[in-house]
Amino acid sequence: MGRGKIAIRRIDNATSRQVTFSKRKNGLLKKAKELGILCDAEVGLIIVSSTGKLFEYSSTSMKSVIERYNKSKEEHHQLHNQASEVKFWQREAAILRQQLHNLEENHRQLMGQELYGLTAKDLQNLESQLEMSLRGVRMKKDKILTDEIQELNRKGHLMIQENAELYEKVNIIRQDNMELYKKIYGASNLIAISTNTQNSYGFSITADSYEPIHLQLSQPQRQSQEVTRRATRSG
Amino acid sequence: MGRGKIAIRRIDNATSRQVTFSKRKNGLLKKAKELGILCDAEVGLIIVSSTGKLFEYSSTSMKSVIERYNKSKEEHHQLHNQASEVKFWQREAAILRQQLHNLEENHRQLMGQELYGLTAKDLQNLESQLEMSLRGVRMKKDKILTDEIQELNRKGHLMIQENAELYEKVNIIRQDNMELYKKIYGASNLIAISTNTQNSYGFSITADSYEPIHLQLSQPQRQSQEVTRRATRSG
DNA sequence: ATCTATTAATAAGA
DNA sequence: TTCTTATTAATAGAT
Repeated sequence: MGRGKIAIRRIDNATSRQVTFSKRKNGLLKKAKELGILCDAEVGLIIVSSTGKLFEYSSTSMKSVIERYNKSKEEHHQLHNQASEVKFWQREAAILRQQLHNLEENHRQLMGQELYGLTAKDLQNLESQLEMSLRGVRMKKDKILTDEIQELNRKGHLMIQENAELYEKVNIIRQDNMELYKKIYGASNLIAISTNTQNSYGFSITADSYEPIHLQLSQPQRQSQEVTRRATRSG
Repeated sequence: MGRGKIAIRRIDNATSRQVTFSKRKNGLLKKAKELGILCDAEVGLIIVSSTGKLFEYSSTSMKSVIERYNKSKEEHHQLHNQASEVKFWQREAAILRQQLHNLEENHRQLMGQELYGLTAKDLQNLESQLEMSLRGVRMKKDKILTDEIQELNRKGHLMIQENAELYEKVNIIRQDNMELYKKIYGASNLIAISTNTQNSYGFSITADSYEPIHLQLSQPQRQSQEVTRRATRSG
């Protein structure tokens, strides 16, 4: 009863599941109220969301509904005696253990183990399921890798820009230096000295040109290498 | 949602009230189930009809839902003061529930669902696991199919043999028949009669030759068809 | 119970 | 969460 029909199985998408929970919870509470009113019935409804949030409705009081339930089940008096309380939790543990066991078996089959006793049809279904899972996982993995590559490219471009800006700054300092040398030693010695100057940045600055660092990213996939060469302006 | 709409107030007519109770009770139980399944929620529903009849639904067990309700309402402080055996089993149940939860999560990932939050490395491992599982499942499936084919071939050969033996027997009977006809009618009428004889086995026997049934197995895979033709010996 | 005309619930999309 | 709207589901009334 919506834009399309949905199969009654756990909704995979967490957001959809939450939205559907909210809607259907309200619907269920409403219908529980209506049943109580229309038909003069005693109704108790407890809903615990997957996030542990509790919702409830009771036509009278939850306590009285539960008491009535327990009385009807003739187990109320026993629950408050310790021995049966222990029994209750033992049973609870047994049920959970059984569920765990079942799930483990299922799990092992998904892991390709313990395939004894399965028919060709069962195995066909299992194979289809695994193929579907594999497609999903690969899709997700590809997306992550693609995103990572994009992010690396973005960072790479930023570094190239930063690099370029640093070179401009170096250029300016170099010009300043040249001016200072000119003032101290005069124009005659200028060329010989500046040609061999090593600056504190660890790369040499020559009079007419210098090589920028070649930026190259290490990337998980083949990728067009980003190499920038900036023409050096003479001082 | 019916032929007309009704006000949400106690239905006066007792029969209508009973009928509506029955219908809506089913609807409510169904929707409670759906909510539990669709949204992974814990649901407990108790309905007591005006005649005192009890109906219930719980996604896990009513006791556990009520326990959870009570715990959530913090009306069960006293229960925590009880003997340590109860505490032990409660812890046991909690641990099992946690294990179940973990396994469920793992299981869903193996099913290719809920891959959010996994790294490329995680997904790579998952993919390898699924590939391995798939190989195992396919191997097992192929073995089953191969075995089935072998078994069918074996049966087929047995049938071919049996067929051959039956033809031999038929041949012998046919020869006996010919002898009898010869004794009764003399050699002059022999050819004309035996040419058109229909025996009780449902296939005709002619004087000089007859066609054996062509044995052909229906098999799950394409397979060289086993067809046997035996040269018929003249009587 | 079963059948349908009608209303109600709700899935999907903003 | 809340609104809208196209569709499906529930069910009121009748048989």
